[in-house]
Amino acid sequence: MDAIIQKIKENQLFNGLDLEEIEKVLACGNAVIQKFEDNQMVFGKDDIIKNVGIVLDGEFNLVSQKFNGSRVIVTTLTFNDLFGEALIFSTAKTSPYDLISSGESKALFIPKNFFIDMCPNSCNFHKKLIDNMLSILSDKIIMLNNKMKILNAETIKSKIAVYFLSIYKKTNKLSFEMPMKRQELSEFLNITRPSLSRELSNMQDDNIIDVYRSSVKILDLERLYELSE
Amino acid sequence: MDAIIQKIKENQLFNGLDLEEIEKVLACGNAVIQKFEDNQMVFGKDDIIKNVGIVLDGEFNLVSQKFNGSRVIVTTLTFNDLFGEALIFSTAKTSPYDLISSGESKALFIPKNFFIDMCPNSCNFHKKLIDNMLSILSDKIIMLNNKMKILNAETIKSKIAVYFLSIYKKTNKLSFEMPMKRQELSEFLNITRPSLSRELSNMQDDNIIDVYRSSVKILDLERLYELSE
DNA sequence: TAAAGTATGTAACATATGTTACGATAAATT
DNA sequence: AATTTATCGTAACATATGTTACATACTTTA
Repeated sequence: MDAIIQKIKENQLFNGLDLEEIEKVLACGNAVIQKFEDNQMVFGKDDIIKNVGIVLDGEFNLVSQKFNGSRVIVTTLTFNDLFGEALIFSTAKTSPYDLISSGESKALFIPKNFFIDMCPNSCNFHKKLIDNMLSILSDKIIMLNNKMKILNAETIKSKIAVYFLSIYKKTNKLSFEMPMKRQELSEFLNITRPSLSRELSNMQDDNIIDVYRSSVKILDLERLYELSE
Repeated sequence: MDAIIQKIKENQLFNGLDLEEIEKVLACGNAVIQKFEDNQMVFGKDDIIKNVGIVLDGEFNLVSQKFNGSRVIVTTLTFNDLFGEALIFSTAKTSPYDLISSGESKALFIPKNFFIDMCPNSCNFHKKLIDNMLSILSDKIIMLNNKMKILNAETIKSKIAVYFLSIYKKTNKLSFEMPMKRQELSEFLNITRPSLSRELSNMQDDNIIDVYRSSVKILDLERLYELSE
């Protein structure tokens, strides 16, 4: 168990908790560790979710079952990723997707009750844990709102502008490296790769940005702001 | 104060709390009521948010200040709407928008601390309140995820399909009334009104749906599912 | 009931973006 | 170093969606 605690101590959920407190959380919360073979189902679409999960080893895919039977991976969860954290507290508690292990994997589950029922000696770390959970959910809302801003943008140019500005605002630097390849970025912006390349070229021709591979340099911040609207 | 409590008792934030308990929340939490004239700023872009707000009277507009100085209303908040609930718990606590009163308005503010610092005699209703807050945030995440599904859809037909299916899943009825006019719906789907009308007509020609004004009847559920993917 | 205003459908046209294909460059593998 | 593989840019073309304009139907107000 000590090895597990070492692994997850950096998780946002345990922010501000020392190793001893994390141990208490797992014990007091009746947390369990579960191993999965390749391609095992953790939970299925429409299952009622009663635990928060934390990925310990391997990978899990959130999978959308298409009507024709084909499957599309919505997200891949890796080490220290949480899952189910929004579903357990929501009024509609069922998952819209399947969660399926990819390769031999391991996850930690903390029952919902632990977050809702305070233990009798309402421990201080319990308070921190819930505080962390509030932060995690709120950060997710902020993130989704930003993502919506991109998807709501009217043109490809403005999607790119919103995206680059979000990096600029975070790093405060006009030159940066993109963390995504073209294909990934185009999927993130919900456009096609050639369309993305075309517009990047156009914006470069207009001296708004300078792009080579993953290196980006914002040349005209003002025009980028204009485009982002 | 009793009048206020009567007004807000139906708010999801006070779910499961009786009138007396709500009164304690407001007292123990140092809640304050604030009146606003027309066009007064509640908080500005980049302000640090330290309270959860509840609209009591009138309206407030969440306003995006464009680079050229023009303003766009992101949302209008009305009676019993919450604001700031995600920002106070998030790691980036600053608002991306201005909140501005529209007409004479009134709002109730509950300081963030109340949600984080348990009172010494960690009251039962305090637990419920936090539980409700977890639900509110989680529901918002679910809602945003659904919205993303629509914005991510590749064609207008699939946006419409996703939207109609979301209503069908909620009501379990093949015939229903849409709560939005064409213009509103087209903005919600991030398309133009004539494009929406055109595709609704096409889908009607294909005998998938039957639409007249706000009345919708799903004729071919299976094809609607196919389109939604 | 008439008149005015609003919501909706439709069509012709313009344009942004997707599609497909291919070559060039960079990265990985042998 | 040579070969293979992945990544990326670009161009010609196809198509979905936006634009604009107008007619029709519904709703509200006088």
